[in-house]
Amino acid sequence: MSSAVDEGDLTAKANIRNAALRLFAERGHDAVTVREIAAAAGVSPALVVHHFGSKDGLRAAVDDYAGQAFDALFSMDEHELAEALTGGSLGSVAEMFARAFPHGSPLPAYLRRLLLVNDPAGAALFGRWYALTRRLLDSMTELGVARPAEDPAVRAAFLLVNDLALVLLRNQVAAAIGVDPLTPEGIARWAGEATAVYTKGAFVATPGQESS
Amino acid sequence: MSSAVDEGDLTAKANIRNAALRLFAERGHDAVTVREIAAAAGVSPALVVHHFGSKDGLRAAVDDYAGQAFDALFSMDEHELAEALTGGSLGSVAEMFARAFPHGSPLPAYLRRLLLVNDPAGAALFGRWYALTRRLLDSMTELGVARPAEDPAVRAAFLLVNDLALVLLRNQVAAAIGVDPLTPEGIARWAGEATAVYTKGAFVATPGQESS
DNA sequence: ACGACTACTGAACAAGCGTTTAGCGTATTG
DNA sequence: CAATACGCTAAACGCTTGTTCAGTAGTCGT
Repeated sequence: MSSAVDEGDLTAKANIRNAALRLFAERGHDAVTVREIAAAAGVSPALVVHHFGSKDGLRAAVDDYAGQAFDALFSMDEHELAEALTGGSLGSVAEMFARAFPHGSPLPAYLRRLLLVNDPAGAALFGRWYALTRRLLDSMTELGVARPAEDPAVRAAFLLVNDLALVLLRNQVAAAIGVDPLTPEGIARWAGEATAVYTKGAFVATPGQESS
Repeated sequence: MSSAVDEGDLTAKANIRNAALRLFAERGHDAVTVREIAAAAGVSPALVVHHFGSKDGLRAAVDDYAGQAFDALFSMDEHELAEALTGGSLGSVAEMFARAFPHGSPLPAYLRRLLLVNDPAGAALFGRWYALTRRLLDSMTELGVARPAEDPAVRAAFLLVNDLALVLLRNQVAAAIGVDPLTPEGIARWAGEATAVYTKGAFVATPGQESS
């Protein structure tokens, strides 16, 4: 009777939202049916509509919930990161991500969907993070921690995109290097190489090579 | 009657495949109906099934077609790249991509779908590219063009993933920096910063900072 | 005690889906 | 000149989808 995973003692509405979040993250919005979500939450399909108006309403609620979770992650770290970077190990979006979300959380996968389906929610999220990255990079340059960039707008995008790529291609990376890069061991190995490349470079400059 | 875009004088089968490729790339497999594909190709829905057996058969054919296009891109460049890197500007996957596919080609977007939907075709593609990247990086290290990595497996993944990220997040990057990074101007700006970071580094090493 | 309200369900609905079927016209083949 | 095969279509089939409807059980304020 109860094939559902009752997450603690949450309300049915919260259970539906959580089930939808996980299923949407795993398989995409279109591939998941209202009946599946209802079954995963242990309720009837009609209750889903009763609480959220429609499947699109549920989708919007999930987008909102996930967006809040992501923003909370970064707003709490704006000061923290500012000193983390002047101090010891330089943090990355991917590192923060892995640390903030416990293993098995559907949120990284949901972020992937948000950024890949070209919906406004994903675009807005990226825009906010890009602005944050630019601000951070400017501060770091002033502090002398970051080398000045010839094209700051592109450099900020370059660094942000590189970090997000790890989240987006997590599964493929895991298959390639044999470790899930969003687990503690994976983070350590990844951060090691990222730090090395970002401080010492990866290639040797060849003569007569300039950006054209 | 002919709302279709007859691409030259191709056969109806090829027209269907091309229409499906474009629609799949734009909106994802599940969000596109057989009727839409048929309408885009200017044929009846039944003909789609007649030629490809089923919608999944069409999807497999499109996957195959796109996979061949991607592999051709890289197999033709294995030698070419080997000398390109020892010589002048160091190429990137994204650069090759942008140069190989004319503006407006659906293939970059289709690659995005392949890599983000966790289907075997995308995983296989990534695996092949990862192997290629590792080989290339080893050669470059031997030649003294690349700095030796402490963790070569991770470094290869890091560099590959960073390149792919530009393709995956193309739209968001375009919105952020104001230029589509897969156009000639965009490539130039992006390559400039990428080269700078990869040769000179982006951050200044701080004392007592080591991986882990 | 009683109506009102909320959480919730089983059954059904119309619409859209992928697919099937029967058949059209036009070639190619013996 | 029949016969077979191919490219192609209109119409319909069965199924699944999101959603609606009518109604049940429990709770709350009066």
